Amino acid sequence: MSLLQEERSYKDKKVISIGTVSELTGLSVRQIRYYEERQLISPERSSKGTRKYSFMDIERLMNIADLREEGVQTTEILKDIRKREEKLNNPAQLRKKMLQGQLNAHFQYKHN
Amino acid sequence: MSLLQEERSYKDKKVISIGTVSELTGLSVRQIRYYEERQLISPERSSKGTRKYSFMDIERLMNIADLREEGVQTTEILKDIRKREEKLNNPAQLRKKMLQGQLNAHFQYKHN
DNA sequence: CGTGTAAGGAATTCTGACACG
DNA sequence: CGTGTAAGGAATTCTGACACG
Repeated sequence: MSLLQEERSYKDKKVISIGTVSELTGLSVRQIRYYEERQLISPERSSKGTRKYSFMDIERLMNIADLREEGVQTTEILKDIRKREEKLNNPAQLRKKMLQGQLNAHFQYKHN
Repeated sequence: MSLLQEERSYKDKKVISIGTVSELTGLSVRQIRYYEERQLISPERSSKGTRKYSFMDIERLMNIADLREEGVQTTEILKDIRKREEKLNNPAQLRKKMLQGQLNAHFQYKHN
């Protein structure tokens, strides 16, 4: 596994509990749960039912917080998110991602 | 900030609570606290005093678990860790790290 | 619509200590 | 030495609901 792939898994791994997310984002626990209800984020659940978030979720929440401050409603934010994810999976973007992966593999091999 | 540096911050950021670390490593909470007492790991404390670990800590704990299974004592493991960290900070390694950083910055700029 | 709060219960975490070996 | 456990207390998290607006 290349270094970059390994690092990416850190970003996506859901291991952070809601209190820590609250500290990191400045959002209240209530707000974080509400944004989940509106499907703006989807934490996992631990074996005992507590919510677990990733760094990716935290970034998304900070983005959400900014938009909310501008007065954007959660419904609109949801649309924005869907749009961005669509864009991220179009063919041109996928080609860029593959190229980046190859470059990284190459240079990790040569210099690490 | 380059992608690689950003990812690294995920690996080092102390945000995971001890119960999650226990699940992820298979070690008991008691064991994890004991390894801290022996200075094999150094979690941070949240505002309310709970321990917070990074992905880096988790990797180290898995390494520790392997060595303990082989019967290696914590004192020996501590020496191993000190040795490895020394090696990681010698001049040759630092040069490699800087080169890798430059390569990443270059290719992130060109292709992302 | 978005967020605060009180309610009741369950699970977590902390420390210092005793046990075993 | 390394780890389990019971003890007591403090803080966390969960859900469903009422409040305000």
